[in-house]
This record gives sequence, structure tokens and C-alpha cells, in this order.
Amino acid sequence: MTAFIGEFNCKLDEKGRLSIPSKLRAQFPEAVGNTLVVNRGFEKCLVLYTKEDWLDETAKLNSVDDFMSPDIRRFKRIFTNGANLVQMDGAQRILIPKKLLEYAELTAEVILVANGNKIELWDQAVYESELNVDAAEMSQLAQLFHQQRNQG
Amino acid sequence: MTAFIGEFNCKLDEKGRLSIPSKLRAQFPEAVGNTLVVNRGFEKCLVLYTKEDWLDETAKLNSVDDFMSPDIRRFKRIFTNGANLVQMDGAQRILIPKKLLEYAELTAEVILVANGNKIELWDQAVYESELNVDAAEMSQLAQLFHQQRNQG
DNA sequence: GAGATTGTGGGAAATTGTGGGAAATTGCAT
DNA sequence: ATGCAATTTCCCACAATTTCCCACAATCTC
Repeated sequence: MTAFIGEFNCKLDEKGRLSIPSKLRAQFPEAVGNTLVVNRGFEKCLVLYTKEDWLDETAKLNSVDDFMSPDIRRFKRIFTNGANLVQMDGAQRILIPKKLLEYAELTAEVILVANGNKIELWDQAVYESELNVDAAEMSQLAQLFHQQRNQG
Repeated sequence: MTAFIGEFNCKLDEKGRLSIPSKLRAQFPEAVGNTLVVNRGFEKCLVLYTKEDWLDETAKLNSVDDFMSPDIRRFKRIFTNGANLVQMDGAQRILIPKKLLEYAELTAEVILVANGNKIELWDQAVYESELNVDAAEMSQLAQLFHQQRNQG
């Protein structure tokens, strides 16, 4: 499983194309070729996966049979909703589908943030307000994280 | 087994024809040719299969013996009953049978969503309400999924 | 600073989505 | 059987989108 590192400022052009920074592209495993998967994130951002990692994610979902229950079907849908295959063009750019641009409210200025095997894509303004935490809140969040991690 | 990726906004024209997006068509295995199977989904949507995957699906059903119970027979009948073979025309469109249009309440605006080896077809409005979950429900669903996965 | 690489923009060609006309086929009723 | 209506198929045409390509600007490397 891939583990990406880094945070990058990028621009979207008028056509909704995003140029993948070379520092990030260098981290893609060979096998990626030029195909990625974009999906909606839980927050107001998009998420990029290598195709392989995406298939791993969904394989987990698909291991559970659809006959089982409506809730299972619903869960799978919610989870995969929005996913799109995207291909890099000759200039290492991907075209972000319109729908997703709108969802994440992406303007020209965006940020790419590595997060494990995922890469999040935020509008710069949105991202900054998301990161805007004071020390007290941060330590509270850390505490919560710790608790939830230990209770599984 | 095929694993489709993607979510697509499409339009049905007045004749009830659905143009299969090229991104999706590109994911069909060669063998598909231009023949698909449409069936009713459990929810208010339709489901597309490659012919091959449909045959697998029915094979699974038929592995359960009809002698078993009336309910088994009934379920098989109802499940299989809605299935239709459809062929793509020269413009990669399929004609959705009237009955199925009505069943899923499809209007002009529809959505195609990959779901494992199936492709679901929703009316846009219906789909959006299906996806509309709050955080509490989501975490409940996730929990359910987790349980059911582990009990197989 | 010079040369290579990378990011950005945009024009033009190719592909795709969409609509609709008209022929071919089907089903139904007379 | 024959004619009519409805459906389906096949075809062409236009608009929108996507892809491909080239060129210039910015940045990095040596």
C-alpha cells in the first residue's frame, strides 16, 4: 500500500484540469500508469487514490453480498458514490469532473494533501478554515483520537 | 469478475434510450460485445450486468433447489422476471424497456453508478435522496456493515 | 547564467452525447 | 389476410466535451 507525503499548492485551469506536482507524481508506484480515482471526501474536499488502492477499498465492500440487507446496499452506495476514473494527459494533468468541482467548491487555488494512501484535494480557502484550530482545541482532538483508537 | 468504477450523469431521451458513457463502456470486457442485461434493483433503481455476470448471478440462484420451499421458488421467479436483454445501437445507447422505466420512476435525468460487477441506474432525484445521510446514520451503517462482514 | 524540467494556457482536432427523421418490424383489431 | 398504430431499429447531423498538441513562463539544477 502506497503512503504519500507532502502538501502542495496547485492551480486549476479554466477547463478544470489539475496538474499533479512532480514531487507527488514521483511517489506513484510504477503500476499506476496514468490512471487515478477521484471521489468525494467526507468533508468538503475530494480524495485521490491510485486505481489499485481504490480497488482494494472497494473489494472490502464487495466481499459482502448485496442480498444481505438494504442497509448493506445503502452503505456501499454511500461509500462509493462519486468515484470517477481519471487519466493524466501528456502534461501530467487530470480533468476533475464537473460534479466534483462543485461538491468541493474548488476554485482556481487548491491544495493537495497527502494522507496515507489517499491524497486530499481542497479548495485553498476551505482548507485554511479547516486547519484553523487553536492549541486548546487541538489537544482536545488529540485526546479524542486517542480514546477512539483504543476502543477500536 | 468485472469491477466497475464511476458515477455518471446521463440523460434518457424521449424514446427511453440511455447513452452509455464512454468511460464506462471502456471498462466492459471485450467479450461483452454490445449486449447487456437490465433488471429491477431491490431499491427503486435498475441494475445493469454484462451478460456473463448475469449468467453467473442466475447460476448462483439456481444452485438453490426449487424443492426447498415455495419462498425460494417465488423469490427466484420474481428476481429473474424483470431481466431483459438489451443491445447497444450504433451510438452506444440501450433502450430501457418501458416496464422498467416505470418501476424505477426514471425521468430524463438519471445516474449510472458502478457497484462491483453491477451498474445501478437511478433517477437523479431518487438517487440524491438515497444518498442523503447524516453522520449518525452513517456511523450506524458502518457498524452494521462491520458486523455483517465478520459474520459472513 | 544557461539549460533542463515543470507548470500553465489555450487552439484545434477528434470523440462523445443528444436529438430526431424515416424505414423496418411488431402487435392488434377488423 | 389486411390495414393501422405503436414500437423498434438504423441512420444522419449538430453541439458539447474531451483529448491531443504545441508554446511560453516559471522554477529548479548545475
